[in-house]
Amino acid sequence: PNAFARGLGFNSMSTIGLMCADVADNYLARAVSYLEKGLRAKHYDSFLCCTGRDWEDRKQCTNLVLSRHVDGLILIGSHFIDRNDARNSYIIDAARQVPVVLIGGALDAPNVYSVLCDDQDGMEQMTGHVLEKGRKAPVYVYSHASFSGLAKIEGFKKACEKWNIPADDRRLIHTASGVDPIFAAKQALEEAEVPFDCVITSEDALAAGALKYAADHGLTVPGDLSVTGYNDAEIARACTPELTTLDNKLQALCERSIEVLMSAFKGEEVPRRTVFAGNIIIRSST
Amino acid sequence: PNAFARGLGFNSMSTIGLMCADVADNYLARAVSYLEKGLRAKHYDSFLCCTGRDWEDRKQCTNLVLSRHVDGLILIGSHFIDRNDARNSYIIDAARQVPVVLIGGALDAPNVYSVLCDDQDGMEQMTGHVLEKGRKAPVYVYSHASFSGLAKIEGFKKACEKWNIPADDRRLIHTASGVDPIFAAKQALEEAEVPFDCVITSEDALAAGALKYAADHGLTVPGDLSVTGYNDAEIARACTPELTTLDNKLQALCERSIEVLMSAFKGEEVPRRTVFAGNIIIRSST
DNA sequence: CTGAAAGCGCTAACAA
DNA sequence: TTGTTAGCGCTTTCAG
Repeated sequence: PNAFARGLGFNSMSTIGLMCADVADNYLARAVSYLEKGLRAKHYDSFLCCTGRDWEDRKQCTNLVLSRHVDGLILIGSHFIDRNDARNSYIIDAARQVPVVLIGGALDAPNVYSVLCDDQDGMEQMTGHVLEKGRKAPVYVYSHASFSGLAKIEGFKKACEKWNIPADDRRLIHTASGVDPIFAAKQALEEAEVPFDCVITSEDALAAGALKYAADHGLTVPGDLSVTGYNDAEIARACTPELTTLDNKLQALCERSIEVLMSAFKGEEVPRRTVFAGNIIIRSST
Repeated sequence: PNAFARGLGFNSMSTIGLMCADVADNYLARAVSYLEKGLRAKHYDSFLCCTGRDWEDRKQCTNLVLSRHVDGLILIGSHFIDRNDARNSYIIDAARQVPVVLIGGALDAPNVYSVLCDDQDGMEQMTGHVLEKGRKAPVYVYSHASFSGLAKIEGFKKACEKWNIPADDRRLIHTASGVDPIFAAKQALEEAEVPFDCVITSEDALAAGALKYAADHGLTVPGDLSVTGYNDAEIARACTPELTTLDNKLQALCERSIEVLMSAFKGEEVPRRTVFAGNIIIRSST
């Protein structure tokens, strides 16, 4: 049976477009892995497209995948959502053709379904966990000011406020992006403009960089410095000490995304937004 | 322009099947990332299929992808090649339909092109590097006895022979597979049947496990114990101390694979086998 | 219950 | 040059 002829007749080849910034990123790769497996179990094939982080490229890739007549689109990672609302119209346009599922980000539009983890709450909990132990001078290290990136910053700020840490934007340290995150985090901490006794990060690899910084300066972790990661990637367990991190339920997000998509195909009523709660995993870096 | 109709007419949708055991594996994910990007630059789309490591699944996935009428197949990772030659016939069959490129493994058959790194030589160099520094009791930790896995074992053995280390199969430590490699390596070393002063591994994550073992037993690295990784993955720089490892030129392999595939499409003469040499990266674990 | 034909949307060959 | 048509291979519908 010729797949193209079937495709032509049905106007479908049972294919889902999987888009992410870069599958070399361990977090995104795990998502792709869960999704591909889950989709295959439902007899859908996966079209992979790594878009990079630029808006222009995201948009162009989306149209390219759409031109292949996929049956649905899964956008992995909140960087697909731009702060500038006008720049999200490519997603809304795409949703006019096929259902679009957003993992990790949220956008309210017809035929767009968001499945995400409450990162603001997660980061607030994480920061609280460290401050509760008596730390007084936290810094927050992040690499991307994406949708979830901003939520995490908010969570960090809220926890600081709660623990009477005076607001100070110098506590928010933005690393260089596009380079090795481990190195970038280390470098950014070298150039910090405020003293600090704990480093909260938006991502495990950045936390690994903070451990390097500590080692270089003869600081013990968690004695002199507390460090926290985020995502519970493999690197969190590879580090010494192993990182306290946040499990943001990636597998659940992915499985849910597939269910949402399948329901959308059937024309069933589907919630626009599904939010999971993260889970702190306490290891030995705090 | 309707992609399916074009596909039907041309009997091609400019699509390449990318197969790997699991894209959550950082090494394979990097390869997928390079390949997807490179293929897109040549106006080919990527069909991703994670097969797992079982023979039955590998075979079934290959046929599934083939049934989608891809224009070519790239099999990433030497585990696609079985020691039992009869079990490789699914690749030979696939190559009757479309060109097949093997990354990391090798198989001599019509329309099958192998692009790989000389892992035997790489591992021999790596082991030699450690023995040269005066270590006397090496162990080799590995998780898969795949095509490249066996080559690496050979390299390890050859180096041992050269440095007059008596052959002893107890030096070859096979970890549990299917579980967290960091934990598996640590566990396997706990149960080692011979004393050792250096740990050579087939993969960076296993080396990370060896570092955990050392930390647990109060051994300093590289003072009491030397440890080496393989692949130069992100985890090699996340570890403390950072791992001496082997860069097996993944990007070059991937770029070459694409060139080979494009040449095969054009009907040009293409070398059956392209072998690159790896490159030791000395860091602070040796 | 079996068999023939229309149509899916595009491309390439051929006719005007 | 521009316009028309056959054919790609399957599915579904309708007629026998």
